[in-house]
Amino acid sequence: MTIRTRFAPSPTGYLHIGGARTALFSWLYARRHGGQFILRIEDTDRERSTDASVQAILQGMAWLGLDADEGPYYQTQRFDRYREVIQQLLEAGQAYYCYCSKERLENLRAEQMAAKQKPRYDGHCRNLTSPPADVAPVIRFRNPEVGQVLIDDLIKGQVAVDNKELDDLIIARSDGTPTYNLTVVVDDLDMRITHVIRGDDHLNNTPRQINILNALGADLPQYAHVPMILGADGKRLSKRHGAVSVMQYEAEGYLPEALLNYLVRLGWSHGDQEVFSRPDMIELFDLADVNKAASTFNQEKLIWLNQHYIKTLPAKSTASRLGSYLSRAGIITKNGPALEQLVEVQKERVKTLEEMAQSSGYFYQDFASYDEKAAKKNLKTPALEPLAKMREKLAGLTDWQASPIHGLIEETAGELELKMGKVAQPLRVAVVGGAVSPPIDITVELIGRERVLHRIDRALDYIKAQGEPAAP
RNA sequence: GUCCCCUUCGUCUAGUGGCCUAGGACUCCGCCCUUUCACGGCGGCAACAGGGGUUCGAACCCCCUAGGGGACGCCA
Repeated sequence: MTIRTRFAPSPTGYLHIGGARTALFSWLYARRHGGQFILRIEDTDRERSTDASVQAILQGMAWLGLDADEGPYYQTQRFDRYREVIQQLLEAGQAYYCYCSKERLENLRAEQMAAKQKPRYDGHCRNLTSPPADVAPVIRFRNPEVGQVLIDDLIKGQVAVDNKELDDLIIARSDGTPTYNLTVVVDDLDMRITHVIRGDDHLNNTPRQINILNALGADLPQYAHVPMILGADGKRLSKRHGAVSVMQYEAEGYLPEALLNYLVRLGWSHGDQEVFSRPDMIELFDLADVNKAASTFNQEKLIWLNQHYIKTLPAKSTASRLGSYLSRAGIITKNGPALEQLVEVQKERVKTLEEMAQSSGYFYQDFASYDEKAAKKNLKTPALEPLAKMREKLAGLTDWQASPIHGLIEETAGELELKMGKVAQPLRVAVVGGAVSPPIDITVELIGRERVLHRIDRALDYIKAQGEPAAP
């Protein structure tokens, strides 16, 4: 039997971290077993579903590289099929019309809560013989009243729920549209889903769904309920925890490799291994190794992984992603080092692509002003001589490359009997405007002779101006 | 409130009765490397929620308590 898994988000918002992790596990399980991964959009709630959300989810999946073998299917396009199944249940006496008003149901709930009971539908319309004529009814599933449902969950193990804890859930609204618990069951059945992998907030729904499946005489899929991801405050992940949208991480300069790696290690592990390439995950992932407990999202570790991937991924691939961050930072890269070279020299000192873009401006255009602290420390009178000397040597250098440039710095330091830092650091501030940059020789090489000489001149002028007494 | 699920360093986790003086990773701290910032290397702090059992022996099995999460909708 071919394994078929699915991801079934409702399009009421972007793809968030929790959904992405669930999708990842589902996708991995299918890939691991040479099965199929199906994407289904659960948009039966017309009020809240939006096309923008659909697009956002698709975009997020694509960015993470979680490709589907089938779909996206849309539940709103399958209403005929749901109606058919509802009719079937109605005819078999496994579903019935309910005419209770919302007010009655609300009151019922309130009473039950007050009596410290679990709010449940009381079966008022279960055996109705003379229905009111002027009320548009909902349709309820006739849930078994006795016995219990046993779930054999691949992650949680055996879970037993008494049928008396369940009530007759609504499967069709008064406008005739089907509800979640019916549509999932029908879709997972029709789409021949073998493994239902979803968040454990659905564990409570599972017994109801199993009862519907049983009423339909269908075989049960395997269930795997993955634990939730919590925010730093231990509460369920939500907007107030900052970036919860997957695409927000892209905007902030994270690599999909890093986010995927971070996500896969949340609730799953393979011994002490921390770094997993996509092929690694596919090869090693198993639901049996998924934790039962919820885990807390930790930005620090994501950052570490992002830095790791920026460091280790081929510069070429990182470069291809960097362009959009640079242009967003207002940097035009036409007259400057190739992006691949830029990545090569910057990759060990930034945590995100965004940061890389932000700290690379001086390679492409002149900076507006010096970093105050750096200038105060390095651009002062004692720097005049080394800078002037460097300018002269650099102007005459035939082989404009890091290694000979490095030689000139050493030479200058030697001639002036100064430490390397006394030459290199003023030079750095002169050419990049601040105290931080890649190694100065490579930096000078990449910025180019013309710009470097011009910036040294500018620094010399700056120092002289500082040295003069203030005008009266 | 009721039902369901969960509980190892601050965080992610290893651990499936003796290999545990509980291992790794992130964070933090110290040292080394160093022309800056980083990278890297070395070292350190830090946990079995509590209580009862079972057993020669328990982080691992059972029970209770506590704490956390989830569900309880004409949302999914």
